[in-house]
Amino acid sequence: MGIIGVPADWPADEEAARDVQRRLRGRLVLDEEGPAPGEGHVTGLDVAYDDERDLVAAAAVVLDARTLEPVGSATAVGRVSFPYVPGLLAFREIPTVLAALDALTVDPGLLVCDGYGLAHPRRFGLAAHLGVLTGRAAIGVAKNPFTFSYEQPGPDRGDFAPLLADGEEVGRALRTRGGVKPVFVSVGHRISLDNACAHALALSPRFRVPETTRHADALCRRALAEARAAE
DNA sequence: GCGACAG
DNA sequence: ATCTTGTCGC
Repeated sequence: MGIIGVPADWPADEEAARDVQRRLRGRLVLDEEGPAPGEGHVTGLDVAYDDERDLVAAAAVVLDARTLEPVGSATAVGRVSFPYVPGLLAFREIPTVLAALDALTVDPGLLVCDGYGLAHPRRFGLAAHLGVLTGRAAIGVAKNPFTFSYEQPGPDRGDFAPLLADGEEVGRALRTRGGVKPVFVSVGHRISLDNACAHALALSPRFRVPETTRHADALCRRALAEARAAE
């Protein structure tokens, strides 16, 4: 498989990208409960970069939601399609992530993204964007609070505190391990916030970061290293 | 106006 | 994200 290119109609600048977000946001579905935790498949998505060589590698790893064992995976390597701009992260990752998703031979089930969904300046982060483009249920689990502030959740696993924006709960700081910094969960598409948090917790029985993200992270790094070696 | 800011 | 070894601890 070769290196995928940047779509011809890709936004040329930040203003065009923000317009795309505002337009796609109208297709978000936010009144569904979403898939039940522990059933079917969950797919972790992540990317690794080599800005020097203008490469981005994406991985999609499908887990059995009950056992958390991998049942399928795929990778794709592409050209970097956008600079990193806070609030426009999706444009950097999406073409290559979609290529990896397309290469899967099993049903992805719920998409678990490394970043935010509705917790975003225009309520349209990576997980929401990917959800709309694929039509699938999607959540975002981020390791950093982005621009949002939050009250410290309680100390135990499962404790959480809201991420607020304009008095609205756009996500949650969720403790997946007792006494360890929380992760930041938000809805992407076709799922409720309660259910998104239930999934995040079910996917993190042992470590702070969900198993989906850990698998995808390891795989995209491997794919990037191979792409480098291939020149 | 300036800095901060998911990955 | 990325530059990066060993090391402390469960």
